Amino acid sequence: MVAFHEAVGASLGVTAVDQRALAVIMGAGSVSAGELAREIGLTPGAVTGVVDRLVRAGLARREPDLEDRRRLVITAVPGAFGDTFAGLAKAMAELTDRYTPAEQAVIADWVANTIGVLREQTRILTEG
Amino acid sequence: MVAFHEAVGASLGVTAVDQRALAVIMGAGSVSAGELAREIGLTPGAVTGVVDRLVRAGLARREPDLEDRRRLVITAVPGAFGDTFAGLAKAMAELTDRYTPAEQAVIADWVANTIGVLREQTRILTEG
DNA sequence: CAATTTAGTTCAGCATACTGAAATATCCAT
DNA sequence: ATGGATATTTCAGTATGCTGAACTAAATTG
Repeated sequence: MVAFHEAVGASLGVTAVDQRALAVIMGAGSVSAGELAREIGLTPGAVTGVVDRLVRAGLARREPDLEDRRRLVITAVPGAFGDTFAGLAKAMAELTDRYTPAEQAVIADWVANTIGVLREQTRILTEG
Repeated sequence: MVAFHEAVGASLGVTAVDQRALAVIMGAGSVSAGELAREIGLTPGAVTGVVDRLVRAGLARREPDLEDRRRLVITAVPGAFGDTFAGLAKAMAELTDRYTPAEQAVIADWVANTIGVLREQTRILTEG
């Protein structure tokens, strides 16, 4: 999985950090540069570069915030992520089809729990 | 998962590439520096740095090859990996226990297949 | 046993991305 | 209105890790 992400990054010209930033953006719908900086643990200066690379790769958009014109609204470009991961999505869909609905439910449950475990363990490593 | 690996790397002072190298070493049992270079796609010069960092982190050992004294035998330090991932291993074991043996079989099958899909997609991205 | 090949390290040069600080623009409180 | 706070960018300095080439040591070939 890590190797796959590195390959994606290399082919798009974005770093691992950039991809995590994109995940944050997609998870939140949209974020400001400052929020993104706090979320991924970088300085505001570095976030400019992160967003630059995501925009250059066609994965994100930088738009002015109409309510607070100091801010940016950073959003993911709909579909761009899907295009990049189209091969993976297709292969995974085919894989999913091989399982019964009951089995799919078990797998989905396990995946959700595993994500929780990884989040928690990451937190422990990072903070403690 | 990518975030977790980055956190592990940061706490041990090794890069993502180093961790992939360690996976190669553990998978093969032991490798020479040249084999490692080919496997992870780096020049021999860069591999010296990779192995330096893994050794410094206590994750790998560099030993002379008794049969060909130009070569190195690079091995993983037994247990070092386990120690680092002990928290994750424990949490994942607890998670696994929540499922019946039949469910565990389904999950294991899915995980194995998913690894295959990721390998294949990584190959496509890297080569094609 | 000399010449060539192979394994790994070292080192200079280069590219990349981060930090911290200064600059700019905008908002908000008085 | 005006002064201070906030959001983002820019830029110089720094750190890191890679490549490619030169170097050392050891194996292999003729």
